[in-house]
Amino acid sequence: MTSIPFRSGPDQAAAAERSDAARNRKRLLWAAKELISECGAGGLTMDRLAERAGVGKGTVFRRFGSRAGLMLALLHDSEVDFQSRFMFGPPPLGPGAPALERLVAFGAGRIAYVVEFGDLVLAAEDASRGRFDVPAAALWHRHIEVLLDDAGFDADSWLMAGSLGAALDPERLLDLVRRHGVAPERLVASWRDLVTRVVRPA
Amino acid sequence: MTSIPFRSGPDQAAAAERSDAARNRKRLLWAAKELISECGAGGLTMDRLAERAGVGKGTVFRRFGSRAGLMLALLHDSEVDFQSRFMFGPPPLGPGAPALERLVAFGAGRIAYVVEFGDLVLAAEDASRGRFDVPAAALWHRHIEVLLDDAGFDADSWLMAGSLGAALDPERLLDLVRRHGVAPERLVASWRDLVTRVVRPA
DNA sequence: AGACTAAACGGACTGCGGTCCGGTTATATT
DNA sequence: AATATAACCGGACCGCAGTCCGTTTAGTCT
Repeated sequence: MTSIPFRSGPDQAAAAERSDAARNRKRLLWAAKELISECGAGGLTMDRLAERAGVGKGTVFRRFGSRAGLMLALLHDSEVDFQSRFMFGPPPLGPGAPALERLVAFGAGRIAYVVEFGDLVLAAEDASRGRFDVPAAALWHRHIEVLLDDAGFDADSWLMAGSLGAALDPERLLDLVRRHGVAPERLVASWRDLVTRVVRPA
Repeated sequence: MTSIPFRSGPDQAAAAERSDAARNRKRLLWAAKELISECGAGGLTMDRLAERAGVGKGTVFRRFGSRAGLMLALLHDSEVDFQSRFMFGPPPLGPGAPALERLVAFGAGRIAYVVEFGDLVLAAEDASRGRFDVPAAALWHRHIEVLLDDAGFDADSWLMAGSLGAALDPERLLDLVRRHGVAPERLVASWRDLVTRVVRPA
């Protein structure tokens, strides 16, 4: 699936990670979840995490590279789940439904995902240089592009996929939901409207 | 125009700012431009700025509130210029042209603006909690919304305006131009395509 | 078992944005 | 001119993400 720089399957790690490293990774992820459920994602600092997990700060950064990397690791499981649902799961999200319906379902799924994991998603995007490095982002982009093509879109589908993806930007979605009290269903309706118009033949 | 928390007209400041404050603001803005032209926007730190301007660090934050506020102040003139062009200037950007053409022109203008002031715009968006506080953002949003209505858009024009605005997100635009080598004209073409499809009657 | 090595460890350190508060100074008032 | 006061000034200080490097240790080879 998406290639992540560090092992993350809870069991598979196999022949490449020392036992103390594995033990510390577990401790760190556990402590991170604990801290987040206590203080929210914003209350998780790298120092506190290191202390709580009983490891040195250097170890935290060795494992996850950055705060954003840690958040990505915490999201990894649900991320993979969502990915496999829209790539291999049942229609209309997965293959088998008309492209337009899949596009609508994709947006709806993404909106639900962002609403559910709010702060984590936000924190994961910080990765200094760009939220376009998030490996999953390339996948979504490509997915939208392919669906556009399938739906008979006849212009620059690569750029259009990016524009549509921007409408699903987590920061925007969460701002609408949290600060403007917009109901997620209304977001889904607007997304449906958007993609329908974009795909609709001249 | 957009209400900015600190005085910024080079002359008008009038009856509310002590002379030493005015002098220091000038020094700071001057030093900021100097530093940016030497080291780029990324090389401007608040400490360096304070030192270069010969003032204390506290003064910098008193004047501009944050790094993002400083960047906003640096952009203020060109921002106001752009705003008055699309609000009062000649068509197709200003009033007088059909709504769809104005929408296209607005996107083109914004793209050109972002490409020109790249790093500054990026730095101005950092404002910790959200890039939706930037006073100008509300104006663009409203502008797009009104143009959508004028063009006969018959659905949730407020949310649609936000979705379209997201396609003009500076971080995205600059990533496309700088890291993917996309020509600005291609961005404009894609924007035209997007708004045309969105506005096009069923 | 003993020695070797590459990997992992930990915590002091840096540079950053941002805050705080005691001292200073411009301006209005009498 | 003397006084009062509100605004301003400066730089020590804080918490943060991220780096560096000397030390320890797990896994391997003989």
